[in-house]
Amino acid sequence: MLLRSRLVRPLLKANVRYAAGTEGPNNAILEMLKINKEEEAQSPDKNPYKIRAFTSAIKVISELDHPIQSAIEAKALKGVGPGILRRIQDFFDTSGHTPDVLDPAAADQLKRNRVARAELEQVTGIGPVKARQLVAAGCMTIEQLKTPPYLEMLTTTQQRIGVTYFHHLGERVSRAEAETVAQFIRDAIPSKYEVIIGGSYRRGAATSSDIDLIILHPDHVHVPVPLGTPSKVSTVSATKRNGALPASLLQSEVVPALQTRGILAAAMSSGDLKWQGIVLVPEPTDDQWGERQRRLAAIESGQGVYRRMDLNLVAQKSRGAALIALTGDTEFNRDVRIRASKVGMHLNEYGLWRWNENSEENSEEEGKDDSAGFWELVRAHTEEEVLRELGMEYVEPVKRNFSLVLGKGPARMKAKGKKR
DNA sequence: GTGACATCGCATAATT
DNA sequence: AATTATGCGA
DNA sequence: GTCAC
Repeated sequence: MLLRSRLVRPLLKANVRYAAGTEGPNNAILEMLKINKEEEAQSPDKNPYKIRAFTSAIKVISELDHPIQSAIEAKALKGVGPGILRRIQDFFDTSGHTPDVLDPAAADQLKRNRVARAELEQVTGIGPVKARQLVAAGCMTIEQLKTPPYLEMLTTTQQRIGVTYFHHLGERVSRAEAETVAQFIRDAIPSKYEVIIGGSYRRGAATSSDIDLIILHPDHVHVPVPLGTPSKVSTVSATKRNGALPASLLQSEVVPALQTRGILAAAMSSGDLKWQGIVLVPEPTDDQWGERQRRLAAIESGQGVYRRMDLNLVAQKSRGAALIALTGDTEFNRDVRIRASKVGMHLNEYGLWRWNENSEENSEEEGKDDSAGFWELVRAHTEEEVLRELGMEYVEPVKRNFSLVLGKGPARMKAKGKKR
């Protein structure tokens, strides 16, 4: 009897007693901040950076695993400054909200939950939100993730694949593996395609977390123009703004060819410009690639070496900008893009853009059209062009490993990227 | 105190 | 059904 | 609104 009840209700109920229908220990505060954020978002003269600041504070507080005891405690978090402090202070004062006090046992449980969340977040597709849900439901290890009822909580294909291939994805990708895959793909698709290995491989790393491929074809010429204005470039994705275009070469030719050849093990996402998923690293046999049937059978049974791979279809015109964006590293990209915005331009993976104001007359003639100008592509074809336009000397890919340099130096601890 | 704040693709959930 | 927001990754 | 300077 006692044994049975323990099996059915494992020890965790005590720590998931946050108010029903909520998911975190600071839900009341978060709701309050979300209202503040929404007010700013609705304001006619809204400050996008202020909205972002609210978002950032909400995020960092939502990741806390315990109730905030005092406004001062929150102030210590990165992203919480005087403004949020004041709001939390007011909230405590006016709402009569009294934070729960933790006893040692509860504190211990919270610590275990924190460890569990960190473990679950190692699975690609599981971030802070999903990890919290899982731990709240009682899932404490990746092993448990593979069993009901937790497996059913993994709703996205990305999460399912992340669990299935977790062991493989923990392995680093060697340069040889990246080269093998890239060469196989070159052999599998028409010779008009050009395949470049980007990412940390191109920066000279001995091993990488994934295989990042840049694919060019003379017939793929689509270069989307940024939406919005310099002060607020829209984040609407290209798929939205493009509406219905003919299926891209990636979807009509590249992906099908690779499927046929039996190296695509699973697709996490697959669009007109980008494919993300798992590749089976093919084994060269003598001077030829092994049997396609053998690979398909291997994928079926989970045998072989699997790695994360990204395919990016890029227009020739965007080659330079795309190489910069897809080579990284993150800190280098941030630095270059900041330089662009400092001189009133916009850099994305499609190119370096300049904003042209419409003249008064133009605006008048357009009638009620309040669009104040248009984006003009300045440079994009080569990395050197783009960097030169920004007043920079060319930087060898191998010298773009800013994260390492800045990581151990003073200041500049801004990186909010993930460990993976 | 003041100037600067990365950008985007895709999948899914939520909302209208 | 269509649009918008969120989550996540890079 | 927050942070680095």
